[in-house]
Amino acid sequence: MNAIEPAAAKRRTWQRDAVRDALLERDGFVSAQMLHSALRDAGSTIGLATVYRALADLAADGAADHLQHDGESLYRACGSSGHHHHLICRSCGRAVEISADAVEAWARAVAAEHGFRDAEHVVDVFGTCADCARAAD
Amino acid sequence: MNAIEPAAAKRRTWQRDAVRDALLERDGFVSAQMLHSALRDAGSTIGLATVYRALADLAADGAADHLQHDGESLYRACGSSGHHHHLICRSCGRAVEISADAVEAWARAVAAEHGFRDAEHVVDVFGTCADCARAAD
DNA sequence: TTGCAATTGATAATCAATCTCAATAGATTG
DNA sequence: CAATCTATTGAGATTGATTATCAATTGCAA
Repeated sequence: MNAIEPAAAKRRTWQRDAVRDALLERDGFVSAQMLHSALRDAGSTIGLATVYRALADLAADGAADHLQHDGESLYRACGSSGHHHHLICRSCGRAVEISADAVEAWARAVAAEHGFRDAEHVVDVFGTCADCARAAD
Repeated sequence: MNAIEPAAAKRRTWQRDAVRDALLERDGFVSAQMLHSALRDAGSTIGLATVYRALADLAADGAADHLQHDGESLYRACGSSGHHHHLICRSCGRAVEISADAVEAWARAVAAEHGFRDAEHVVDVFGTCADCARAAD
């Protein structure tokens, strides 16, 4: 009856579960390719396209964070469900969730000041974490 | 004598000038591909690889801003030379340069707090500018 | 169990970006 | 001005990530 929302009947498959689980096992951002080869190495026969689809769905459902760096999309299981940002190690991919109300307010204010609507913001900090910095010396 | 800095003797070519000029003519972010086809349409015989190289050089010299969105690199002639961020219209690409010392300080503090070194940050706000919002109604 | 549409996955296609390398053309020197 | 040296160019090949295709598979509801 509802032509606008076709109910989006999502089916549960072991593939989707595998992707979600694999994502939960890590505490840093990973690319679809990395996740795919990790799953393959673990014996799974899951296809690459399926990993891409599953990750896109998780991100759309808010169950995963998504960001782009250096030409590739990175995903991470989303811990705190609210809006937040990340401090990411450029070497090992480990990420720390950070929230900053001040930044949110600033972004909103700047957009409003210039007459922009529906503002979204991209705020991420990349650096080298203490462990990786030590390892590099 | 300086083995670290080989003087980087940059030559001046009409191609580099063309890219710089084309970039200056716009007031929003453009991709290398867009700039290349615009130049071609205007009669230039410049090659795509050259546009990529010129843009990378401009960005490295601080003469252009660079950001990534939706899998492609976007460039813009840089007005103010210092570090700053952008408020970008997702519809027409127009960009407003914004600077916020508070955000810089916050990013530095967050990185330091978690033991991260060499922090860089990505801070951009996307929205729909007043003109585009009006046009969409 | 049956039927059907959502899902999968191997592979082809796409798209941005980079690399290769021979030809070209700034800059410098005589 | 001419010769020389080498950075730069550009057409096309290549890489790498992501998406599209489509026949075979498989949840799931009746």
